[in-house]
Amino acid sequence: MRTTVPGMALEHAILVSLAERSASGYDLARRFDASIGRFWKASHQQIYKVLGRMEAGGLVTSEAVAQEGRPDKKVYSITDDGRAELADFTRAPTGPEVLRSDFAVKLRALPFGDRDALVASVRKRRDEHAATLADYEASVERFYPDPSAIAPEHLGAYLVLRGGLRTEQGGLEWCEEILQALGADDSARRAAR
Amino acid sequence: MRTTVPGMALEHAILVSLAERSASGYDLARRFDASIGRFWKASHQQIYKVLGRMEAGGLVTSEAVAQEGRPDKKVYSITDDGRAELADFTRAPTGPEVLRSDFAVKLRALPFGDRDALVASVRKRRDEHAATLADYEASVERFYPDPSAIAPEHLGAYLVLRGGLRTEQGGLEWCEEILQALGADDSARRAAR
DNA sequence: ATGGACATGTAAGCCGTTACATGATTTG
DNA sequence: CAAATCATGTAACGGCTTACATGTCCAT
Repeated sequence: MRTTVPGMALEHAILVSLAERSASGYDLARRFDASIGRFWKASHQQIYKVLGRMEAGGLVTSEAVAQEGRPDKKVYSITDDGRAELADFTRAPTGPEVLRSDFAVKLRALPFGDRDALVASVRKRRDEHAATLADYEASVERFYPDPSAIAPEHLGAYLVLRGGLRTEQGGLEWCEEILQALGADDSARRAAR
Repeated sequence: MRTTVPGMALEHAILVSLAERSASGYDLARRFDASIGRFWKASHQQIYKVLGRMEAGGLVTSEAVAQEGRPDKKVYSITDDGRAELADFTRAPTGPEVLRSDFAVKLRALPFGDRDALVASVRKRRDEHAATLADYEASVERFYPDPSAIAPEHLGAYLVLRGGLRTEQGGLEWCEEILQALGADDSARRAAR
């Protein structure tokens, strides 16, 4: 059986999105900015290219839709073949996730680099994690106020959001640990005054 | 100023590795399997290609070393230009990390896929996280038995290891949450008997 | 003799980013 | 009148993977 390799899943991410609702390439790009973009990024260029390939492969079909006061759009829908491919995907073993962290490389470069600049990077990253975390928490509050009563069709999306939340929380705590180890946390600053 | 884009950092990962110790391409590939490979993967093919480009750019130099009973090797060392580039890298702002998780796509595909297969995937992933976590914990015990007394030149490596540890811990807990939400955790299985 | 570790590469092709290109409509 | 939003693409380039290619030494 074919193993799912990271980097090949853009098609599957699009299939999931279209299985939830038909959409144009433009719509998909915006969805990838918002909900699915929490764990997957894709530019519109890439999406158009992949959609073309997928249509040729019979996984999706498109229909031109005229609009008033706006350009026409091509609305893509998932086909039965696409649904079958998606089901196959969930059955394929997941390969190991490839980690690629510029941040970790930078940390590792600490003895050869600029310590103050690194501290500034870590602070910025900490703040970004905090902001994203707050955003995710707001989403949970808004969309899943009662986690014990989530409809089965929303469970996957909820669990992904929970994963994002955990990732941000973990990243935030890591940054705080780093700042403390570098003697650059806020308590150290207060003591230095 | 140039922003550090994920996907361009293989050069910097190699520079860090060579700054710590000169090595052949083969050595680097093995290092990437072991220590640095905790947060960065690279194949030997890719490494040879990048080393060639870096040598042309003056970031590294190579010296052929004859060995007895083994093929000759080309040992690469970092140059002053390479060290300057590495320092610049630590000063460059870090771009947002791109998340690409096949696993999250699969989770999100839950309503359109095979639930049992997904549960099996999650269990496998949970076990992998547990194994990697144990490995990292052993490394901490072995190399940093006293975290309050870490030499400054090892601090970056230690903090990266801590990050890996946190990531694995977080991934493990997420898997457990997923299994529980799917009614597939061990307590549910016991209750079902 | 078979396979694994050591050692270094080339070639083909996909994936993805950046830059470029076009054109209408709405908002400030 | 400039900018943002809507809408869809092409072209060039670089990163990375997979497959292919070669050759030695050592252990079983």
